[in-house]
Amino acid sequence: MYALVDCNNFYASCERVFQPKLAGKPIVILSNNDGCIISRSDEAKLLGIPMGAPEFKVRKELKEKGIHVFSSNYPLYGDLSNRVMKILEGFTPHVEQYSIDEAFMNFDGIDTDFNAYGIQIKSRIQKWLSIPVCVGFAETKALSKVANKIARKFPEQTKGVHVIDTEEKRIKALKWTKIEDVWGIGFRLKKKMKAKGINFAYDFTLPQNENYIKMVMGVTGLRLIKELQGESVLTLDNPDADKKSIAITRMFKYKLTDFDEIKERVSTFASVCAEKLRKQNSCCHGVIVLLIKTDNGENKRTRLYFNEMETLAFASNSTLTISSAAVRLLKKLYEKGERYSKAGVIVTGIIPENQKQFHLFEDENPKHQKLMEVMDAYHKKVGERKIRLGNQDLQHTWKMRQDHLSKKYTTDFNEILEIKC
DNA sequence: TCTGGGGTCCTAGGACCC
DNA sequence: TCTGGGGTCCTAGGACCC
Repeated sequence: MYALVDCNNFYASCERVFQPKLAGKPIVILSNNDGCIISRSDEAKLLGIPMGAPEFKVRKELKEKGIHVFSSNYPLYGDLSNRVMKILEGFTPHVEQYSIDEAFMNFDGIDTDFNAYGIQIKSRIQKWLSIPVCVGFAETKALSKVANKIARKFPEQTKGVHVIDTEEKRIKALKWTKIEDVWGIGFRLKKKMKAKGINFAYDFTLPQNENYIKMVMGVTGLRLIKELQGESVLTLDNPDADKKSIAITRMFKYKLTDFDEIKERVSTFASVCAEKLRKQNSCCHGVIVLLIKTDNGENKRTRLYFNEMETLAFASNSTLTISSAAVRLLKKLYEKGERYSKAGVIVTGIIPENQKQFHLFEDENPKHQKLMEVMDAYHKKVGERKIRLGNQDLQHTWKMRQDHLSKKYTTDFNEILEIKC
C-alpha cells in the first residue's frame, strides 16, 4: 500500500501557523519579487482569485475583498516542510519527499485499517504543526494521487482521508477523475487524449486505447496505464539521492542592458550553484547559462530564451572555475543594446566528488579546494555570503521586492515568536 | 550484382511535476 | 511600469566501438 500525503494550500497554511487570527480569512502568497500569486487559501479561491495572476492586475481586487497578502517566505516554508517530513518518518521509514508539500509513503507488508491510520497521520500533523493535510491510500503511486484528490474534494464524506482498496472503488474513482487531473497528463497530452475521446482516467485504462497511448507517450504511458489498473510499477525514489542538476535563475527587478551588471548576477548565481554542489559533496561537468530578453514589439510581449553550455575539462565544484565558465558563456550570449529580464545558471552532469576522474593534461589548481573549504567554513560561522569574487559587486545589494514578508519564526532567533501574557 | 550485427555514450528537445 | 523558480524522465539521432 502507498500513501500520498499532501499539505493543503501549503504556503498559506504556513503563514497561519504563526498568525492563527488568520484562520478562516482569505490569504494569498506572492512569488519572488511579489510577482504573481502562487498559493491561495480556500477562502481566497472562493473569492475568485486566480492562480498565477500577476499581483498588479489583482491588487485592487485583493484590497477590496480584504484578502491578506504575503511575500514568499521560503525559510519558513522549508523549515515547516522538514518538520512535516519528520513526522511522516515516525509512521514508516519509507518516505519519499516528492515536493515541498507532498510525500509518498510505502506500507508494504503492513496490514491495518488504513483509513484510521490516515486519520492518525492527519491529526498528528495538525496537532504538532497546525498544518492541514489530506491523505490518499492505494496500491500504486498513481492511484494514491487519485485517492488524495478525492479526499481533498469531498472533505465532509472523507474527513481528508480516502482509501482505494477494492476494485469497485478503483473503477468509481477513475470514472470520476478527469484525464487532465491524472498524474503525468499535462497541457499538451490532455489535448491529444481528448481528441481521441479519452476524457476520464477510466478511458485511459481501456485496452482499445493502449496502442494510441503508447504511440504518443511511449513507455511512460504504458506504465501509467498499469499504475491506474492497480499494478504497481513505480516505486519510492531514494530520498537520499543527490540532485542531478542544480539551477539558480531569477527575474531581474528591472530590465538590464549593461554587461557588467548582468555579469555580476550570473557570477553570483554560479557561486550559489557551486556552494550547493559542495554541500552535497558533488562536482559538475557542465555549466549552462540562460538569458531571457523580453521583446515588446507589435503590442505582443514575447520572451526570447537563449542558452549556451560549456563542458568543463574536469569535474569541479569550485566557485572560481564555475563562475569563470559562466562568465565566458554570458559573453557568447550577450548582445549590446538588448534589454534582459532574467538570467540563470544551471550545472549538470553531476557526479559524486570522490568519483572525479583526473584529466591528463588539464586539472584544477589544487589550491581551489583548500580555498573553498576555508570559504565554506567561514560562511558556516557568519551565516552569509561574505566572501565573494571580484566580479561580484560588493556595494550593490540585490534586494528582492518583498513588501509583505512575514518573519522567519522558526529559523532565526531574532525573529522568534513572542508571546505576551 | 555484392558490404552484418550488436552495442554504448552523448545531446537536444519534448513532455511532465510541484 | 508590474507575470517564480526548481526539478525529472524519455526519445531520437549522431558518433563511435568491436
